[in-house]
Amino acid sequence: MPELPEVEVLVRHLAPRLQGRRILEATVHRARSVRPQSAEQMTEALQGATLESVSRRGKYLCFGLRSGQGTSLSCVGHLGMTGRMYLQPLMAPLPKHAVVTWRFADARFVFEDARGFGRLNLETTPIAALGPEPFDPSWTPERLVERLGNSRQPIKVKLLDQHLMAGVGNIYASEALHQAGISPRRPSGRLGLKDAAALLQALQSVLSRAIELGSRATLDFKGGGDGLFYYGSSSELEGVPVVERFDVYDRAGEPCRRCGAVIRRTVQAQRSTYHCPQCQRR
DNA sequence: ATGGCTGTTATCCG
DNA sequence: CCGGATAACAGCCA
Repeated sequence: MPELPEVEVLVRHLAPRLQGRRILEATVHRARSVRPQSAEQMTEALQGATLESVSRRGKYLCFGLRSGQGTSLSCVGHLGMTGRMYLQPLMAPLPKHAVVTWRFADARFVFEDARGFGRLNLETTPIAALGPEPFDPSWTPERLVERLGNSRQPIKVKLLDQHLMAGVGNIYASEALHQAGISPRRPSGRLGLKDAAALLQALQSVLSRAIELGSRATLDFKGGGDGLFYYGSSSELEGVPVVERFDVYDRAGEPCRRCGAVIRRTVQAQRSTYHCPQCQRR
């Protein structure tokens, strides 16, 4: 579930619930998911710390804390493919794949992750080299073309590169290229200013729509459902059927909503790409 | 039930 | 530097 929009919705959910809370006890249940050093170091550092801020950078969640001794700490989390974060009652049983938990006076914060691709870092190095946010006002068609340089990598694959732009993942890369009318196989360096303008516009449109949709939904942060987002099993969000959230993603064999051509699934860099062969010609 | 698929990214190699 | 392949892993679905 976790590309930029899902992380943004989660951060908006967590921030008011975590801010000001003091961690009475931090527990690392899965040491392999914790960086940069030992589980003991993390639990010791976070013990007694107070949450001051929760924000997002790309697909990362950033926790600003103040230790018991008054020094400031930064914690950076990534959900990987299956990570989830939520608060639950103190008495509730821990999930099978708990990674880290923070006990507060009246609730417990849980980071769980079945596949274990997620991480919790006790410093900010993971976000140091990220590219600009998709909504960064400094993005212009000229800048995008410049950053793409003369790369021959297909644009779909390049959009997944977090050094170019932070937060775009497999779903929204396909969705944005479809909206922009650009073939996922186009070499990045061959996009013109017109393509770049359309792509920036499409990225912002697709991402902001997903944030809006997620913000209106009744979220089920503990999961279940189809595993996509935190949308749980509800089949409708404000009248929008869940299956219609995407125009091309996971719609192979179905008709393009714009032109009716059959959506195709291809594989690029070992990941599924979906596109309309009619609207997105090479 | 077995095999193929899944939202990510760090790292290694040529 | 660039780009491709792989590994890390559990669950779901046909």
